[in-house]
Order: sequence, then structure tokens, then C-alpha cells
Amino acid sequence: MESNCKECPFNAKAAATLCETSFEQLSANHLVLKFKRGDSIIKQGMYSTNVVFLRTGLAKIHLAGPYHEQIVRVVKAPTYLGLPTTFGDKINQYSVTAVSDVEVCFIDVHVFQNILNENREFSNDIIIELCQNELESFHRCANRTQKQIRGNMADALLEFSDKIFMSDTFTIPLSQAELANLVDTSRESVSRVLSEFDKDGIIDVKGKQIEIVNKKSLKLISQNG
Amino acid sequence: MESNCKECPFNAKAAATLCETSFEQLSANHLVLKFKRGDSIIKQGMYSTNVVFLRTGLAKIHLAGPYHEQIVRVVKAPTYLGLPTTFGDKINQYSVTAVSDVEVCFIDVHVFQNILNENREFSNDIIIELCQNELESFHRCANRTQKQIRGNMADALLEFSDKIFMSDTFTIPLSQAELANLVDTSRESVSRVLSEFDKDGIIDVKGKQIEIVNKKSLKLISQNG
DNA sequence: ATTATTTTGTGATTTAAGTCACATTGTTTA
DNA sequence: TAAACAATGTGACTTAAATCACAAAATAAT
Repeated sequence: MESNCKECPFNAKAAATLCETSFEQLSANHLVLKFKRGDSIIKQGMYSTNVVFLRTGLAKIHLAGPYHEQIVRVVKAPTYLGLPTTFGDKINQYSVTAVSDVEVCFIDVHVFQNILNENREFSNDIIIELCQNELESFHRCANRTQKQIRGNMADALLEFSDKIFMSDTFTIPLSQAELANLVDTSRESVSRVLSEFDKDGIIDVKGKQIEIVNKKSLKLISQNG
Repeated sequence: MESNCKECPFNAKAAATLCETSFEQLSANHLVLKFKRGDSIIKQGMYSTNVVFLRTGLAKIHLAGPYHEQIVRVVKAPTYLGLPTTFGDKINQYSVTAVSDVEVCFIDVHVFQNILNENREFSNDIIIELCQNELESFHRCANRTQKQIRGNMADALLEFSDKIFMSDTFTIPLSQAELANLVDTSRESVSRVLSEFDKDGIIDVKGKQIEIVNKKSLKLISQNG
């Protein structure tokens, strides 16, 4: 499917600096697709031949851990997906799955590679993004292993609020079982902590709808466990 | 201190493709230094103005977690250090400390940036390395959070043996307290698991000297907890 | 060498959080 | 609109591993 990438309203900031020929190349060599919640966009174990640009919606990055699925993080559009798994290995080392309805562009690795080579700023931006992701990974991993459940749940709620939905009211796009895999705990503990926070007046839970009532407390819990 | 980078016997594979002018730039703009075990090479919280190339020796990458120091991993020469923290943030988000005597080159970020811009292959190699590191981070984090102590200790021992020392006999360059921060457990548990492995004839412990006697068992423990 | 300081070994106790078991509610789909 | 299935709430029990509290070695410092 062809469309004009230069006019694409969803472009990443990094793409602002692309040259004309790169835009033409992109326009001619990408595939726009829609996925529904739950659909697999990138699948661990398959050959990785495409970089994915998430135009709209939310997705989870996850992989098979030694004992159960591990959700690394939830990302929102616009963002590139699968750079590490596409450039880092021939076979996908993680999966990406839609957690809302999404629109994505599939870009052939070689085309993406060309564009990287022909646009210094773009490739610098990508390098910076990769570096920032790695820093974030370090911190996230340290937090997850050191904090206990309440702290990690607080972190997850704050991340949804501040990084993804930009609002104190939002609908969690994951089941409690998935939340458990994100926060490294059990499904039951997620349920317990959520109702405890609700009981303590820190959040207001109505099914998957969450309102953060007392953000200060939540931040304290995030910091002090 | 000036020296000829092109002739440097410690060059990373990525540097094999550098152009003449880049080598000259590197030669004129780097600083070779020696550090002793325990010396800080990159310090979390300081301004990050240099990329570090580890010529010889071993170093640990570590950061302040919410409750205690977290050792991310131990790396050996030759390798670049601090790319994520130098490109990803103005302030170092992690520390790097020598765990053996080491030799390093400090390279100004701007010089490194120039070299990246002027050498496609080099910048591709760096991108690939960053991607692979991120993949590794994902797996490492999933393992650490899901496995229990014996599995994680087995992983650490196997990594020292297979990735760092390339031998079944080696001297652990960390104290048990540091090992605990690497493996996400307590100092006491490290001690207990180590003597348990010794008692079971899986490893032979003489102070910090370790011999892996039964690698199959160790791999089984790594896989099955 | 001798003292001081850090590192290690091990038992006893405590605790956070996982597992199990089942009730209840919510959501598909036939 | 049932019936089937999936997601959630909660209590009781179990367990891995942390913490505490020392003693014993090993290293470093004087």
C-alpha cells in the first residue's frame, strides 16, 4: 500500500529531518496495517524483517521469561517498534502486541537501513533513542527487582497516568494477569494491592477505570515501598 | 596524551572500518589512563562528556537502585563503555568501576559523534551493538525477576566462565556482597548457595577461586531454578 | 607482628508474597 | 438469554528468602 510519508500526520520527530529521496523510498516501501486489541504485531521467534512504526494506539512489548511471560513495557504512538529486535538479531527476541486498536507501518529493514545511512540526523536521533531506552531499562530493572509490590504497582499506575494517558483518569488497557506480568507479581497480589489502594483513598477503582485521587501518596509509595 | 589509534592493538572490531581522518582525529583527541581495582571510571550523577574505550581489564556497570546499589553487569575489554549514559543523558545515569586493573581511553563525545557521522559502517556497528545490549537487558531482567537465587547464581557463574574468562576455572572479581547486588539477593544467600553448590560437587570453591566441576548440573540449575 | 577492619559462614527467626481453593462477577457466543 | 468462559476478589496456607545475630577468617593498616 502506497501513501505519502512526508505528509503523514503521525511522523516521529526523528523523521522531520529526512531528505526527499528517503521520504520517497519510505512512501514506496511501507505497508500500513490496522490491528485489533490482542493482535500480534511482532512475534518472538519469527524472522525479523521489518521495522514497525506505530502510528496510533498502544502496544505492549513482552517476551517469554523462564517461567512466564514478561511484559517489558507498554508504549504509545508515535514510536518505532522492534528496532532492537530487528537490528540486534535475525530472529525476534521479543513480541509486540496491540493492547488497543492500532495502526502501524511496516518498513523493510533494508529500506530503514538505507535511510539511516543517508540521514545523519535521523541516525543520530535513533542512536539517542536507543541509548535512552537502555538507560530506562536499567532503572526499570533495578526498581522491579528491589521494590516490593506496592512500590511497583504505584510505579505502573504513575507511568500510565504521566507517560501514556497524560491524565489522572484512565482505563487500564491490561487485565490484572497482564498487570502482574508487567509488575512482576501474581495476579492475586495485583487484585489485593489495587483494592488496598482504593480502600486507602489513593485511587478510585471501577473495573478497569482508574482515577488517581491522591497522587502524592502514590508517589510516596513509589519512593518508599 | 597522544598515540596512534590506528596501530592500537586493542581496537574494537567496529573500529576496523574507520577512515584515515577519523583515526587521526581519535589519535589527537583521546587520553589513555590506567585505573586500579575499585577506581571509578564513570560516576553516576556527574556530567557525561566522554565515551570510554576499555582497552584492558574488567569493569562493572552499576547504578543506585531505590534501596541499594545494583550491578547491571560485568564487562571485559575490549569494549566501549558509557555510550548509553553519554548519548542518552547529559548526566551519567550509571557508574562504571574497575574490578581489575584496567587501561581505558577517554574520547570526547563530540569527537566520537563526528566519527559516527563520518563512518557509516562504524555507526551501523554501534547501532547494532546498542540493539544487542538492549535485547540482552530484556532477557537479563526477565531472568533476574523470575528465577530464584540458585538459578541466578548459576547464571552469574556461567557468565563468568563462558563470556568473561573463557575457562572453567577463574577468580571471581567481586566480593560476595557485590555478587549479591549483581544477582539480586542478600550477601548471606550468596554465601549459602555457593557452599551448597560446592557441597553438591557442582563447583569447587577456594576463597574467590572457583572451578566449575559439573557444568551440566550448573546449566540445569540455570534452566530449572 | 599485632591490631583493626573488612569479608565470609551459619543458625534462628521473621516476613513478603506466592500458591491453592473457591466464590463472584463480567463478557462472549451459540 | 442461557450457557460457557474469562476475569476478579478474598481467605487460608506455604515457602523462599530476607533479616538478625554472631563467630570465624581473611586482608589491610600501623
